[in-house]
Amino acid sequence: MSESSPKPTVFSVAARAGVSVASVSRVLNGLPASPAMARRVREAAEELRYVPDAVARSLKARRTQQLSFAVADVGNPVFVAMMRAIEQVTKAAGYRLLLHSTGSDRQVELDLLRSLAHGYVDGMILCPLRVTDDHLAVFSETAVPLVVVGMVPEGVPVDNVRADSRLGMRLAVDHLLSGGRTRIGFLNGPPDTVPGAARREGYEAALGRVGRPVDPALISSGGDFTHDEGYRAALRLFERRRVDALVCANDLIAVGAMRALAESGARVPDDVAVVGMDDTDLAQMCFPTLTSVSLGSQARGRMAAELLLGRLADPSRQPSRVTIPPRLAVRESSGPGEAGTIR
Amino acid sequence: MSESSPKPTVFSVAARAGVSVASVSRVLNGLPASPAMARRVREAAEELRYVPDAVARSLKARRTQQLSFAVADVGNPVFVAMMRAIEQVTKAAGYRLLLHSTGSDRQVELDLLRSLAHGYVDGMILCPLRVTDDHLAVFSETAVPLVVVGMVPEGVPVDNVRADSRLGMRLAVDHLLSGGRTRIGFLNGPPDTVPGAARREGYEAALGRVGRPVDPALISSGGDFTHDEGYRAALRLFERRRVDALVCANDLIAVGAMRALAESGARVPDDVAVVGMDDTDLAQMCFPTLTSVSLGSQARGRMAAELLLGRLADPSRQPSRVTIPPRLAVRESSGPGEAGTIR
DNA sequence: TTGTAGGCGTTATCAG
DNA sequence: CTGATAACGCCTACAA
Repeated sequence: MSESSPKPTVFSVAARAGVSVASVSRVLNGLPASPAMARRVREAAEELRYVPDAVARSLKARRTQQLSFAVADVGNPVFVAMMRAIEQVTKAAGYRLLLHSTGSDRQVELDLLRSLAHGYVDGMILCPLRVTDDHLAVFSETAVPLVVVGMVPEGVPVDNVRADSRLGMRLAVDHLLSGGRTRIGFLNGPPDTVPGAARREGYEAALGRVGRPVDPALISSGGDFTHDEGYRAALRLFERRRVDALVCANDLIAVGAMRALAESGARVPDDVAVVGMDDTDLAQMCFPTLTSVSLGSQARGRMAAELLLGRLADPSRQPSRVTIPPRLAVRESSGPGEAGTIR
Repeated sequence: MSESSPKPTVFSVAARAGVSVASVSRVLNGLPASPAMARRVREAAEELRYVPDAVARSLKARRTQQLSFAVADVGNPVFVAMMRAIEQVTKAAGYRLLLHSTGSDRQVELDLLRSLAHGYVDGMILCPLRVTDDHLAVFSETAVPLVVVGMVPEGVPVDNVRADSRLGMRLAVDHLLSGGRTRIGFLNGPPDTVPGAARREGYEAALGRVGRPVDPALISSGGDFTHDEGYRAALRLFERRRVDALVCANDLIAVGAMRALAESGARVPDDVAVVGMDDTDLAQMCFPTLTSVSLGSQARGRMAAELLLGRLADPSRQPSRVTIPPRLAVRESSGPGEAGTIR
């Protein structure tokens, strides 16, 4: 390749400009200096194509200007939406963003949290699908500020952003009830996850609130929050019960369920209304378009990033907990006559 | 909070163990040492909960163990698929992954490439949607190894992974022709992008190859590779021509087109066959399921990561160029009687 | 205003 | 096998 002259440093610039390294640093960082000095330094830096080394600067400053975002599955649309928001906010604040995929593996998450002690980032946003006691223990002794997105038990001193999926389920169920639906099935993801548990509780509470009994046979849980699992969970449910509505733990499951419905000859929304959750792009792209409860993925991402930046600015601040309210987006899949319905 | 004793360093460990910092470093890095020494050091490190500092190590080693992936839009399913693969490969090799979103802005991309001189990563994978002369100039003088995913002109000395979207379009067109379709419309994204231009060429070449004339009125370009633009591009096309098939520049456009078809009363695939490109998850989730040309997003991501790691291991190696072959995934949207069609 | 010198935490070289 | 010491590239008291 080309003859590579050694990478320029403050020393080479200083030598070239005939000044001290201190002056180089000062000029380049905008500290007071005589115009003549400033000019000479700038010229020398220009000629040498000097660029300050980020690692050395980090070592000195004890800050990396890096944050990380750790998530179970990089491909999940909800996380993608959050990531976009986080990327925007952190970039605007001058931070680089690292991405970690944990596969929702408990040990991987714990190791990742502990690895923060290496100091390669200034803070982290974590989205755990399951929160064990080990997690809680580690949360309170992380080496750098941590923001947890998702449910965390009371009293755990960590910045926390959460969705209200219980209320979200209630919005969905109430919407279906007010549309005259009476046999409302529930397609869940893994019930042993934090969101899985919360959504099931929300479903049961929503029915209980209006005095309806909960029929366990109307609930079908899948092994994952995916399209295929939704499809299968729906088929299992149909073997047990006839339904006139389905609430689903997320949009992927809902779309899988709509396929199962189509194959079994049921029309959506005429025979069965369907409501998803997360309000991903998919909801607007599927057919019929999917009524879905937005849990504010973008807002949660933005808020998580802002909390993290806030704590970086003031490390002694009390941990805050923010809940993003859900919002129902009514579309074609949940029957006619509702506000916002298309055609 | 808790009284924070100063962060332990090799010095504190050395003091506690009653040995020199050199010995601490050696033991902790697995270099030869007497068993007694090793034990004392490990105990001291354990007691102090010593963890080596990644930044200091980077400064010394002149490597950050970080790579970055820069992409126009973090939300694009194709990039998400690539990212997953990249994340896997690089993590397995002991690297952390940074994520940059360029918004496909030329200046942002160029600035990002130049910022590599700060040395905050050891290498970068870039997916530019448009490649200008400025890009080419910068490509050959980046401060760290670069892998470009996408078309790059001949002779540019940079590691390069590309899809063959020309051949991909041919697979799509041939498939439709062999299904007896004769009026094949083409819904493109922005024609001034690298993939946009390549797909248009591929469409025209595929028709030309079998002696069919290209009717410009059968081509409709959108302002973006999105669902909404696909929908609109389809409506514009329908105003001009009747078609019995549509090839689309990606899956999002294809799904948008299917909506337009549904609204205009056309049945898929009976009246109009539809083929998408990229073979994203969406293709299996939409209704009817979408025949799509896989451009090997995952494979491209994996290959890009491997090329980068390879160059990191041997910086003097000749730049390689790898083309990932396309593959047609036949599903419901492209008509009956084809291999792989469901039901 | 400018220069000298020390240190951020680590690894590696060189004697002992 | 082990210990003292010099970098890595930068910033910043402190001194001049």
